[in-house]
Amino acid sequence: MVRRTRFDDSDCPVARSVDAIGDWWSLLIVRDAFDGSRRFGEFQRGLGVAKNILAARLRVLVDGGVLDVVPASDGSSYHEYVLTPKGRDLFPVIVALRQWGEGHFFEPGEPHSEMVDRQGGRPLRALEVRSADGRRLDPDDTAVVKVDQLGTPAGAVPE
Amino acid sequence: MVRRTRFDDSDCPVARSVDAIGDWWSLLIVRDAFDGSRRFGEFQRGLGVAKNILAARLRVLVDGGVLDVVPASDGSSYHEYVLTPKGRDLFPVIVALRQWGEGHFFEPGEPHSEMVDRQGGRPLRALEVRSADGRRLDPDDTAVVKVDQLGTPAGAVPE
DNA sequence: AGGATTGGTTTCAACTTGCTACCAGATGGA
DNA sequence: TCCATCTGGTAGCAAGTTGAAACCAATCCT
Repeated sequence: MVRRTRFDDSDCPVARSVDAIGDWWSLLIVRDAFDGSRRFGEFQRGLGVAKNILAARLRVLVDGGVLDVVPASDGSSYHEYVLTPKGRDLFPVIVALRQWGEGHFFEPGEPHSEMVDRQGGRPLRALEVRSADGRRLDPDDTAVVKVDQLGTPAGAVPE
Repeated sequence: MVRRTRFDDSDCPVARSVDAIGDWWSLLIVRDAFDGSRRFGEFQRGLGVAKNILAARLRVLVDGGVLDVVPASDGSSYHEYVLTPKGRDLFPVIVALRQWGEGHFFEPGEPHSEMVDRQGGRPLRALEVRSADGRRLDPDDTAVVKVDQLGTPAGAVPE
């Protein structure tokens, strides 16, 4: 086998997510979808991606239940790609990547795009990982366990 | 040019993040690093990745400032890979992907790994995107603007 | 009707991926 | 000390993927 490795049967949800998205283009397509892009041409212009690549990625995202194909909203006989609820659930992923990038890849004053609260226009609060009872958690405060059947953790797992 | 497209000069932090991580293997390496892997062999066994691929990805992550090479903690003359502060800042990204995967890719009762609060062992609270003043935000409550110089948004941007 | 726009597919060369084999240095046991 | 093993890689190669450009069909505009 020389095909790119798949992770769709992994026990780890991170691996399955990564596998379902497919590649980075797909994530940028989702980013643009959150930002209002709906038409093939909009995605193509926004991303500068070759059309064959875009067509393939859109197909993967539609097959994966992230995007849905719906009749165009302008009355034409074309169609549009809109996020499904599953796709909209990627919102924290996009926000997390955005905040990481803002924090580490731009010089002070360097132009960049920023996500803001529509009501007031202020930047978002940084994402916080919290326990069920609301304490802020650092990586060291967490562990990964294997859940075998009915929600009863079976102990630490090397993943 | 037939080389894989780079995004490292994009205005969008999401694109730069995506570019810096490199590929999915890299993100799974980071996941394992959060989970305690430090040695080449640990990553290799944990991921089942070919050694040349792993070596290349580790190099990218080290060059990108996500991992650091340090002397082995067991006194041997080997070395270990540990997350830098920048790498640790990827924690919300991993958590976001994990929660998305948990929510959409496992049947009820299907075995999977789960991240829990070390103190008490309960699953984490779902990540929440919030405004600066603490309101929960949906995708529709946000907009992406272009910041040109000194923190003054210049209006909505098609990205 | 004629031209432009939309939304793709096809082709093909270059590049990347991943398996296997190989290798060099460090370690450990007899 | 000598040899086997472990660790951490590199080299070579086949197959798969990527992406630029060309092409194409259906739709829309006038």
